[in-house]
Amino acid sequence: MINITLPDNSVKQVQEGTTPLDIAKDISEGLARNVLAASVNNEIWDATRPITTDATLKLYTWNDTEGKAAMWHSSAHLMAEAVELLYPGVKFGIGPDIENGFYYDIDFMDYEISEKDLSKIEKKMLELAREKQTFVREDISKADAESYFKEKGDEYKLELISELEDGQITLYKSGSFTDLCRGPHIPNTGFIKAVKLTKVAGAYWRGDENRKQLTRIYGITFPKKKELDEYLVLLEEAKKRDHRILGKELELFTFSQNVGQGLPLWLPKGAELREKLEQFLKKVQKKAGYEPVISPHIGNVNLYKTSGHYQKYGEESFRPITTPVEGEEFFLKPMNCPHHCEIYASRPHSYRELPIRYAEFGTVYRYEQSGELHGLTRVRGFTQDDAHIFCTPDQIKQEFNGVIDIIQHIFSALDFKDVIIQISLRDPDNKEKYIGSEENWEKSERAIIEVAEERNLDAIIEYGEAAFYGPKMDFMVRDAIGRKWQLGTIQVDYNLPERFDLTYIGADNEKHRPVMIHRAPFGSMERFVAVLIEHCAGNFPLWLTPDQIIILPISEKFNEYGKKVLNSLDKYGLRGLIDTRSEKTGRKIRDAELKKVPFMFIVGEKEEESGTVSVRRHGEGDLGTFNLEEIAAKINDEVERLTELK
RNA sequence: GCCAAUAUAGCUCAGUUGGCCAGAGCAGCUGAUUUGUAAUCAGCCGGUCGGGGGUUCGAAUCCCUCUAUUGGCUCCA
Repeated sequence: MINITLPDNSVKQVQEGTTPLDIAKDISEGLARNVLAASVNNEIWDATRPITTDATLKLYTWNDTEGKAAMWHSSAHLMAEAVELLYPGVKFGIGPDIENGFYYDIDFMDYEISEKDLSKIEKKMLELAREKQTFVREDISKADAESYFKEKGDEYKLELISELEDGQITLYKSGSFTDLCRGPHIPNTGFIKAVKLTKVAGAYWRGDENRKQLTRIYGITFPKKKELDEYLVLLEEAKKRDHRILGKELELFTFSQNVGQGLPLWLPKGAELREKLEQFLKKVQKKAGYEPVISPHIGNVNLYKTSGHYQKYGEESFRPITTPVEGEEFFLKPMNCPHHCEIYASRPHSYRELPIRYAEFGTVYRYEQSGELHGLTRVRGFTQDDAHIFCTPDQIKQEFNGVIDIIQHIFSALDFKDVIIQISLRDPDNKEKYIGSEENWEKSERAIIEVAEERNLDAIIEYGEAAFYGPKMDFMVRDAIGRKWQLGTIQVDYNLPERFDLTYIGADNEKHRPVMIHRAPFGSMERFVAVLIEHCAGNFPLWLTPDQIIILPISEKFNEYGKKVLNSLDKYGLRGLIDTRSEKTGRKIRDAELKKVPFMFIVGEKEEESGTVSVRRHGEGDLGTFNLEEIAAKINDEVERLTELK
């Protein structure tokens, strides 16, 4: 007999070899019907795998991420089985579960696969699922595993096996499909009641673009058909928040083939929104001791040779611009830092001046591969809300903290709650990839980690994600369909001050090397606006929205009074527009609602007589009648409340 | 850049297996209407069917190619 400890700390005595599923049955039939996986002594475990020692046991259902993972991982196997039956001879790469579903990378050999083929595979999967195939786990020696896949002719699995240790290799067999797999899996395929294969994509084997590109099929499955339908509705809803769609509807930005791909054109309303954001940050930065600077859009090639960017990115940049007579070479500015270094170097500095903080909304141009461009989030020309802080090594932490204050202020003013903070450090196995001394890297990496700890930031650490010149801390926010985008960033840089030979005179009257901190709280105006649009579904906060108020005269007779009201908005620091069309009020309201204008001022006979406006709030409805001063104060209060420093 | 898909009016989309002047709704313009809290009516304008090449008696429709876009992969100073 063995003792099984359950999450409520109760202990069950069971026969050795009892499975988690048996224990679930013992608790209740209902639970047993829903158990997808388990963990035994914190090791993830098949529900059908016997337990042989005393253990703590957790049971996972569809409501647990572990349960979903087992479901989706098993679905990947099911898809592989279906694919193998439909396309005999294909070879398999890897097929894991992911955040929302699963994928499998498959070498389809001579078969050509497109999205048209997916429904056929889905159908086969459901057919196989109904057979309630069990997943059978088998421990296997490395030699046996190798001979199995050698015979099958699957070189991808062989490569994976070659990296595994003998004694740790398991296979899972379900139906006619056997896969190299660590598990766990759901008890049988019958749990999979609804299947949606979502996309076909190319994916390089092992993520290496020099290796073969396999065909990746993404999919998602559910234990109930209804849940799939709900998921699809959710996706449809999310698509409506897409910044590319809203950007068009709200006339914020556009692209033109004539201008070029990845080069956004800001329309008047988009420009207004962007300007409001810039003003907001400028105000915050002024308070925080930043000084504005301005640098040109191109820089001599030597500038980038000095900075090291030429060596690293020269080949993958927009081609240089040359002067006709002298033959000088210029690059479109891909970042502002070298320019700011030159500004710093324009005169000597005393330690008493530090930290010096140069800020610039600097437009930069980077050659991004065509397939990577994406709306406003990934473009070839964009404006960074850049600043470079030159300080002493002792000031790093304090400055880092100051920047985090700004970033957190912005995120809270815009109600960004689910912010992912990532600290990017060197790849410890590949240190020669980075410019700068071991000692400096050590120091800066430690400084970032300390700041994160002291501020209690819930940060994840990623090794190998650092920039080539220094470690960084990034702030990421998800878009409407869950993709992560980096917004704010703070990067320590010991390298550029070295390369530009920047110095300051210390208290000891000796020259010292300042440290540089790159930082951009928005990241880029383009990407930030994109994420902001998706975050608020186009319903911008009152202080940011291009038009705060739309005046709707009941009929043309009241256009004059409406215009008078419009003109007096300026007096209260409010902005708006008027709808003078010869339309019915219902129509004007509908259009204003669709344009997401926060306030509608409806004016007719009553209002003109009493010098008031009837106020309707977007998404809320009629608020009643106000005189202008009253409602303006109300609106301004709200603006104040939304932007005040916390 | 790679894999897959898409491209028809300013926008959203129809256009059956290739077959007369390529359609609709919205937007725009003109006129009528003078409107009280989510769509007033009528008329008009608007398209080298992404560009180029080919197959065919005939191409929006089939093929090739280029461009752009979308979903991934790789990349992201």
